[in-house]
Amino acid sequence: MPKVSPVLLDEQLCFSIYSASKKFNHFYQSALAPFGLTYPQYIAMLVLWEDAPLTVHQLGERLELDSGTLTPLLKRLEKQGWVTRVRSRTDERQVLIHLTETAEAKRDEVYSRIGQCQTLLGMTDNEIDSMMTELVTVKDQLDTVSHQRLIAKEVDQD
Amino acid sequence: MPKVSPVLLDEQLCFSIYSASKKFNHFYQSALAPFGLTYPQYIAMLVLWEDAPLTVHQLGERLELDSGTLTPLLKRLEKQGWVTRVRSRTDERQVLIHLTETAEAKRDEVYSRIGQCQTLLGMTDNEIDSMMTELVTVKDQLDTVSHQRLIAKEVDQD
DNA sequence: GGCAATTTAATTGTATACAATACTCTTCGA
DNA sequence: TCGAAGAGTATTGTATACAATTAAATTGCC
Repeated sequence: MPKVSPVLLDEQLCFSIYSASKKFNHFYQSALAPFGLTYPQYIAMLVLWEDAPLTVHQLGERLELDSGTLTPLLKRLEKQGWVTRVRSRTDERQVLIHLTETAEAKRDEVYSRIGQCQTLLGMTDNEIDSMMTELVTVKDQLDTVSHQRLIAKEVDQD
Repeated sequence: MPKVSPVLLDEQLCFSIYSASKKFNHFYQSALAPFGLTYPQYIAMLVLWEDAPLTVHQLGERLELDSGTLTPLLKRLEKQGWVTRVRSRTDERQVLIHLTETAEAKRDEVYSRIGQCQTLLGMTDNEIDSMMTELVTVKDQLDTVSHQRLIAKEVDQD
């Protein structure tokens, strides 16, 4: 083993992001407590408010979640009266997620609550845009290298 | 309800961070597959390589995780031979997490693998520093407003 | 038309997360 | 020193995540 540098937790970008992600979840989850929505349920509702009805697969593409996560999540949203899950007639494999009238009716209340959260965060649109742009770069790079990783293994000894 | 702006998923910083966090987890988890470490197990090992032995509480402070998460995680690390869990003699409430010799021996291999991952990511130290600084600002703000949220509720109508 | 390959959801199994609770041990004040 | 308060860990219950598998439906290809 050649000389290696120590890896310190506090210098890891991954941990910074992991930690920020958890804090955001708690923040929105408690902001949305009056509606009884968890964070993943909330982002599912965001997509549905934009585009319902959607199939489980389409929703999963937007949220980057698979049916293993979404099926139980959507069953909970259904039980709580936000959505309905109906087999498509034209393609019996698909399940269409529709919004209930209750969900439509509560949309603006949730939008308004989120607007308040964004205000509390106190970031300008420019700051948010710039941060999201950087994050996209990182994510793209992660997608790219995830495919190259096996090659990297072969240059293990440098 | 006053006029509200739509909330679009793709404009949410929280989702960008949530998504990036998941990608980082997968990236490191597959990079560390030869060692059999999950991402949370890996960051726990990072802290222990810096500072072992630590109590569950001390480890939790560094990782921002509680005993509900750490106890089972540490039991798995113990079963896989990375750590030992021993009740402190001076304070029977505490459990000290020690590294095994195997863990000490594998440290540099893991450090090296992570070094390769950082190289693959292709970011300069400055880029990483700057991004982490921005993230600290966001996290601090989230910590601050999490305490003020109840007050915010009272200015609901603006 | 008939069947293999593909697509879509659901299921299973493992591993986080975290709130809430329980339990044990320690500390601290009367 | 005795008991209440507090600290540290484990447990319980709920909700994600995701790999891998299953099952049903559709599509393609002959």
